[in-house]
Amino acid sequence: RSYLESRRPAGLALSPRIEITPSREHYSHGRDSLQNQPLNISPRPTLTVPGHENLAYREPQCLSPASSNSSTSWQSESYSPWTSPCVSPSNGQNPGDLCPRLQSIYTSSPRTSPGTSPGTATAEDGCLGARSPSPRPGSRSSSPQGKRTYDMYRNPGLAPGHRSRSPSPHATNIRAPSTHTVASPMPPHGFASAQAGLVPTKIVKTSNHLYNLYPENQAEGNYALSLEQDVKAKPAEPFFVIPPIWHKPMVSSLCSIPVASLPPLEWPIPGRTDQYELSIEVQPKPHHRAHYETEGSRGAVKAPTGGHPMVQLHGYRGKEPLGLQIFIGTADERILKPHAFYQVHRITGKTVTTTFEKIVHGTKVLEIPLEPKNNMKAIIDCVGILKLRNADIELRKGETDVGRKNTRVRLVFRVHVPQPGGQHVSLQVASHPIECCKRLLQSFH
DNA sequence: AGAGGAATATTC
DNA sequence: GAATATTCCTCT
Repeated sequence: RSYLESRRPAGLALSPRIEITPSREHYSHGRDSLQNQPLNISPRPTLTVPGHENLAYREPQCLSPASSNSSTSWQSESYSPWTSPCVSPSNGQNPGDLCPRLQSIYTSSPRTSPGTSPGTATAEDGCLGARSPSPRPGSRSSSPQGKRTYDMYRNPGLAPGHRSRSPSPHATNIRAPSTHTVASPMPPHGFASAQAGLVPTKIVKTSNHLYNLYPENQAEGNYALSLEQDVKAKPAEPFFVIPPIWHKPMVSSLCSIPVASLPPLEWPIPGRTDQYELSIEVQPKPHHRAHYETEGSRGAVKAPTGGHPMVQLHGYRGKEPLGLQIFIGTADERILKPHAFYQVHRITGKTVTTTFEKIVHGTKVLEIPLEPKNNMKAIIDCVGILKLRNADIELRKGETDVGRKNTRVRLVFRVHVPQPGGQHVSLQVASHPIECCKRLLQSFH
């Protein structure tokens, strides 16, 4: 206080202001002079915020390994020039950096526009590895910080004892554009003609109209026919062909296809073609209690028999294992899309040890092997379900769904089967709906 | 980690 | 006040 008193005119309001605190996480890389400043002086210097409209709607917090990623990018919307110098703690150490940055540019999803902004998408769309777990909140008695209201989001000062959150490594001065424009022509087939290092400064946001452009009944046909190859896409048995465009191997993924070349997760994809069929041989139980970030895992989705769901690819004659991708989809009457309020959560220590995680346009996707030696069967024993807070998701830019009473999900499985020409056929199936609400689950018992 | 359930917070 | 959401506690 004495420090402040000595440096401001008497009577100047104290708040709101930004307090600068040292953080090993943020400054350990010695990128700038901040590290050399006497950060440990006490009391710490604070900065008064001029025109203090609170842009931040979300309390800063550390990210959990479970759901973290989507939230990482949100930070860019509430950017502050003060956070800008605090960049890139993850540079060179985030496993996501191992992955190609080719994706995410052309296929922004309707609900993840922040995540698809050029400043954030590349790191978000990557492979996940170890992340520092979020600190367990204090006990209920010690702090009312547990639940946050909208007011608290709008005014974090109302949230007592709130944790400090890592500034996004992408919180640069590049503000996430509120309206996206095209930086490069959309390829005729709708895929990225992505080249390594080609990152447009702006991106196209077409997905709000995605379903208009590709109505459910015609999507497959349009998609396939739009390819330059002579694809005879029969409406009754459409299939997807992935053009052979990639420049780097996907080292951390079973699937060697860069995400940018894969159909967006919200696109309808058939479960079978003439040649192949991806089928759910054992459906998951119709209910599963999802866990929150603040909780421990609640285990893997199980089958009614006590075992686990099982998925099999029929018709595959290749010798190479394929990657079966899994994400959490909606279960309402609308077209299937990634569920905004739930994410897959990888359960460790299960029989499926070679599981990969990556983020595709803000949706976490698990990938497990489909191996010929197992008859292309995959036991799905590593899939848990994480519940994201409604308030967090509903405040995301572009999100229109409400979380309340929106508690049914489906497991969605995808596989991309390589074709002789370097192309791929994509197949997708979704499970029966799964009720994830704890309260509703009780009626099952 | 994986459950089950109580307690507390928010929203309708 | 009821319904729903989220956090917390406890045990294995």
